[in-house]
Amino acid sequence: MSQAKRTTIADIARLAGVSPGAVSFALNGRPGVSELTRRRILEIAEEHQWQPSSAARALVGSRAGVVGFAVNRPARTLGTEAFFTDLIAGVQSALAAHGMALQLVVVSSIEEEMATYRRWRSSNQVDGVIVIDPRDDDPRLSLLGSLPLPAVVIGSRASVGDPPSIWLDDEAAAHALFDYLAALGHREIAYVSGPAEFQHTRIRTDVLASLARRDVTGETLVTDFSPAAATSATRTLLSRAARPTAIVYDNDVMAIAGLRVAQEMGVSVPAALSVASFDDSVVTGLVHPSITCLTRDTFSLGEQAAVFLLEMIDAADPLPARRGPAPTLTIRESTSSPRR
Amino acid sequence: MSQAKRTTIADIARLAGVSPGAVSFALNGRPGVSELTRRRILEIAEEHQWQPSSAARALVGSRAGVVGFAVNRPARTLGTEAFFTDLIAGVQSALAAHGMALQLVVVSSIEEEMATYRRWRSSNQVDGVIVIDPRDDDPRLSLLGSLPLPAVVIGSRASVGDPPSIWLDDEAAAHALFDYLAALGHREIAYVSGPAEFQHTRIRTDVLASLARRDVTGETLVTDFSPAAATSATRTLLSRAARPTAIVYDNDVMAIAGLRVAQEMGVSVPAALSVASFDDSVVTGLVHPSITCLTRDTFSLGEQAAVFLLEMIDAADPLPARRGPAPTLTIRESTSSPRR
DNA sequence: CGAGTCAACTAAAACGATCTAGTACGGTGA
DNA sequence: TCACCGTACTAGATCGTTTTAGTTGACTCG
Repeated sequence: MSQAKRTTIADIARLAGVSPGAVSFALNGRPGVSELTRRRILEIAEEHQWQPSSAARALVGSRAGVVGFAVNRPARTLGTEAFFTDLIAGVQSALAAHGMALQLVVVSSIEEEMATYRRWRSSNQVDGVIVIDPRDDDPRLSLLGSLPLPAVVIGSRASVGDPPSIWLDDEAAAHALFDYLAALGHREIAYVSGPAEFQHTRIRTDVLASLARRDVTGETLVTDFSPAAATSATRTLLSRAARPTAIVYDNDVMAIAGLRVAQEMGVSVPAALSVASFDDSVVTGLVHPSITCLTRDTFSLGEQAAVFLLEMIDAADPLPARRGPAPTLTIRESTSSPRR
Repeated sequence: MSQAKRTTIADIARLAGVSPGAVSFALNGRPGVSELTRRRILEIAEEHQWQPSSAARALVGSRAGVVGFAVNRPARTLGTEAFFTDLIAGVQSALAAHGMALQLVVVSSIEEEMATYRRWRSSNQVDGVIVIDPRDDDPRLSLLGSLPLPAVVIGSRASVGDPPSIWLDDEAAAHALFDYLAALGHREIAYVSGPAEFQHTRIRTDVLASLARRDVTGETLVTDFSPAAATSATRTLLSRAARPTAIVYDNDVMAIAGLRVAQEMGVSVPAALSVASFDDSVVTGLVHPSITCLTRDTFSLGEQAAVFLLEMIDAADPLPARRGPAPTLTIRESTSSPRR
């Protein structure tokens, strides 16, 4: 019925007629055994389906085989953020290819997040961590900079003293979208953003403001990312005498909510109003009209972050920041020149 | 700079003037120490912020503090399934409340999934697992039945010999939706389903077929859950001379894709066609027209599954199957009586 | 008063790997 | 022949916890 006892290094040592230490050397490709014995040991290990015990490894302070991801977002919203879920999927995919696992924990404050990192570090539970949503003067980053725990930050710009980052050029991306709308002839553009403490929100706001020199009036409405907030922001905008001719939303769900408001109020999209989103997802291409989006390959961003982290774990020295996949503009039905 | 050495049970034992064993007893609420010493030990542990080393615990064969979740779905689609992501969020939320972590791994076959369970079991990496998508004669379930590894199955019906399940009454749910459409007057209903090997797909197909006695003609079109497949299935259905007056989709994304096809083909929803989905998500309420859905509180399903699993881990004996949150029918704009 | 019981502890093994210090042995050069 | 070196190993400590088998000492009971 029950499984036989697990095969340990000691078993293999006995079978091969060597000491456990020698087996460990052989299995880890370390010098200290002859090529001949190494092969013999490897063969026996293979034959008896030896699997390393990650608990034992973690205990003695070497690899845990796990990458940690502490997410500081309300658990309820985790599922609705396309960015987040795609990211996890991508991370997973790269980790799985290297036989590593992902430890996911939801925390509810920055303090808790930092406590998690400390705990992980001190008990050797994870080999490295992935950090998202960097802020200005982020205490998490200083902590991770001092803790000997490999970390990759997924952010908006190359970091300097902090742990290395995979960064998306949010400024270029914001320009791609806003410049396109300006080129179409829009002169009044509204931006329905997320909370202001996120770097990417600030960058986008700044880029929009900078369009003033092209005679574009930009306005930012801050929300909490929720569809309800997007709905009410859109109602406000469309109720004005002087409506904007284009509204850009921070994510796909808000854009869809905004689109609905326009339809309810009889504002035809794209004839009377162009709509666009900074986040793509399956549904943006399926709604009617489909929504112009900045398409970021979040899945491969996750993959790249994971690969980067694995390299850092191996390297031990800090590696230089790396640029993530470039976002591209996906033009769909929801944008056009404003009617005169 | 770097953190001091971690506080171990031995440190506390020294400070309290007792042996490490006694500290272990005290910390785990086991008999063997007086109430007085227990309190003293607890106090010292608290003061020095002792944290158990999960590696050491896992090594000696007790709790790992981790719950495993092996997902056998293509990583790319993970992020797009609202069901899946909501479920994870719910599981996470309940686990976090108990200080447990979630280990998530993506596998690509049933064999790999089973190998993962064996590995987890033999190296004590997880304390229990959550299993989704049960099939008929599922080898995973027999494996988990024989492996001493607590498991909770999230499925369509109460299981018998297999590991206990949290089950959703899919039959009642399917009736709720199909009966409602029949009551509205629909006599030709199409069901765009997922792959036939899933239990819930089978159950829904059967329920629809059973409506024949109410003069309802039901037809099932099998897809792979992808929006593209839903698009083409819908085109086929709407191109017929005798169209169905209602189409029900297995999930939210497919329903949105179907809705778009109807709009493209000039079939007005709900006047000429009613549309409904077996899966709800944020967007179904935001698109125009909003889509009638069977709303299942997937988040709390995840929570309940996690709580159930934690109880099983504590109990060690198998517990009876448990009924999950009841799905409710959310009527929105996309359904109405068929026009004559 | 002695045997027996019980509570409250201790000592030490166990888990499975890694890693350091040491040893045996063959070969080399003087 | 001896000192010396490098290679290929071994022995044993180590990580932090749990757990089993004792060992005390106080108390009870006949």
